[in-house]
Amino acid sequence: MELRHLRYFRAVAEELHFGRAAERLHIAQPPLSQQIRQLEEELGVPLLVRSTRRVELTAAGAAYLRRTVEILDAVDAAAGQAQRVAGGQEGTLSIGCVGSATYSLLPRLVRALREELPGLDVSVRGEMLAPAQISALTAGEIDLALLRPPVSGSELVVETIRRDRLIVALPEGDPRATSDQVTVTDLRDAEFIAHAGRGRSVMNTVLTSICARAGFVPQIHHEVEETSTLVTLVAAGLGVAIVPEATAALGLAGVRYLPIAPDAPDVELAVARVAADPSPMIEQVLTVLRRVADE
Amino acid sequence: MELRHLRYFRAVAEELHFGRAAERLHIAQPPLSQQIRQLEEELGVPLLVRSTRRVELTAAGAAYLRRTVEILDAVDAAAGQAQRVAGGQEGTLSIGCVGSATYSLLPRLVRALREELPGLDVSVRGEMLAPAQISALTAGEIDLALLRPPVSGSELVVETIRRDRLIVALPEGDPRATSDQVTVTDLRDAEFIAHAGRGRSVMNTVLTSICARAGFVPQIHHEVEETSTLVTLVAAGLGVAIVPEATAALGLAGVRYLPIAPDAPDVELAVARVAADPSPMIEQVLTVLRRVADE
DNA sequence: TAAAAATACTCCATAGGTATTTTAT
DNA sequence: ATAAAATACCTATGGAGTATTTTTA
Repeated sequence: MELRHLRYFRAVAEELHFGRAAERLHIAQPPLSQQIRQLEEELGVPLLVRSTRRVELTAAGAAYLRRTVEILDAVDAAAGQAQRVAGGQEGTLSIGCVGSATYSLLPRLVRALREELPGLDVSVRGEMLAPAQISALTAGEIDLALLRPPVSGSELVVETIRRDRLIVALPEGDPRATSDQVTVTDLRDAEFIAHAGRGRSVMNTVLTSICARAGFVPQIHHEVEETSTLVTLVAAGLGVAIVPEATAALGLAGVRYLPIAPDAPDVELAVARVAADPSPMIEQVLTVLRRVADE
Repeated sequence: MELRHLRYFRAVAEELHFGRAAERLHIAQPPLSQQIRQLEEELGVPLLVRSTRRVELTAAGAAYLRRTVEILDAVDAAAGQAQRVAGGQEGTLSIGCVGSATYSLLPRLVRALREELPGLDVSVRGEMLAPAQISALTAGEIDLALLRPPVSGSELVVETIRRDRLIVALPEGDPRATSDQVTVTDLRDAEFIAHAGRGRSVMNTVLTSICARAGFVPQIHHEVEETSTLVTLVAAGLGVAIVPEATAALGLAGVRYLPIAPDAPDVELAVARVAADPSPMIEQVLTVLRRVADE
């Protein structure tokens, strides 16, 4: 069976007249009769009752006509959708995001995308560590990764979209929390809460290097996987943490955020994607992302 | 575009390999390449990215594949449905029903059909007068009509399925309501409530002829369109009515039903259908109807 | 008898096959 | 060097056209 059979059947069923249907289809009447007969034979079901004076649908023909119209419409709709996807007016995109941007950049990005690219179906996965995002990228599970460089792994296109100054998160009871800024040296004897897995989390590596520059090794008392947990532990008074400024969006009771002085260190936030991404939507998403990242 | 293109695209998209897809389709590889190219040209969209070592779907291709699978499934489903409709395992049927059977036979029929013919999608229209049913039948708005003979109009197949004895509906305060039966002569001075439109409602005609046989002309004080209204008026004490026994299913407070003695008159209930009904389901529905009518 | 669908046949467009070339790894 | 897709060309199936017959209201 071919779409031709369905198109022809639709014409005959709607005209209830082989001659007019043939005219509408720009073919002669005999081949139309033949094709309809072929269709009926293949289905094993009479769709039309013909006499020389009248053509009528059988019950099966009426049911088949409904489906036929649906199918022909679906064929057109599929072509339209493919064209829109190819043109970047429609698409699906999955975005991974590192913990510290999950509660500030990510919601703003999603809101902006929903408004500006209504044809886009975004799904997001927050609180992903950089290595997890990189493997998700290569596995095709996500299309864009928001993470902290450096990014190892070839075939990825990485673009820095923002620098986040680092700040200190302190429990409200901490003596250092009375000041309005702290130096790294102030934290020499502090109990740190840090992201887990030295080397796996970029923030963990950054913490070590900042402290090293001030001449000490941070005492890490708790390690966590997620930024939300990290802030919760600080709020609970279990220690202090150095976090990107964006994390302050998680404004838990019991936590004070203080700038680091002088020359506050910072970390980059980058967007990574596979070099050959099939989604034509991605360029438009990147444009929105770059703007939102600057705000 | 033809279904061939969709079938071929599906094979290639699923195999991600032209050679294997061609094998699966039992055709050679070159014509497969050609048909896919044709499809892409017609859509104006590349669906696949080919290299000699790898075939991949574009985003548009992935979207189109989803639709393609849906369409091909819909084509099969449509064929299956047409076959079931032709075989009488599935179908839609609209049944019209005269007022006096609307509250007794019709609900039992619908319940039985739902149980025994689960593939049937019944819709019912109760409280239809015979002439309205006949024109609805010829117009194809209903497939079966439950009405009181005689049925004028050719091309209809009419079959009596039951005789209903006539009974009298009286307001509870009526002096005749104390007895446990009435004669027609008892009603000589009664105020009657009858169905509207002499000639249009068969029950109206029957009332006149019954009274004529007893030697009087009934005094019709109110005329109603619907049986439910008729019984309501009796309940309100506005008069008496002669109704088929089945109407007693409408057991309103304030109404008493009494048999007519001696030789209670009766009326037929018939099912009518157009001679050339396209629905293969109809015979099975009639079988259920005949049984339910006897209960 | 007249309108319309079916049948008979003819033709050619194109789907599909075979042989070969191109290309990317 | 090799696997695989594209290209070139040929064949033949079958879709569509023309002429005619059949059917029924």
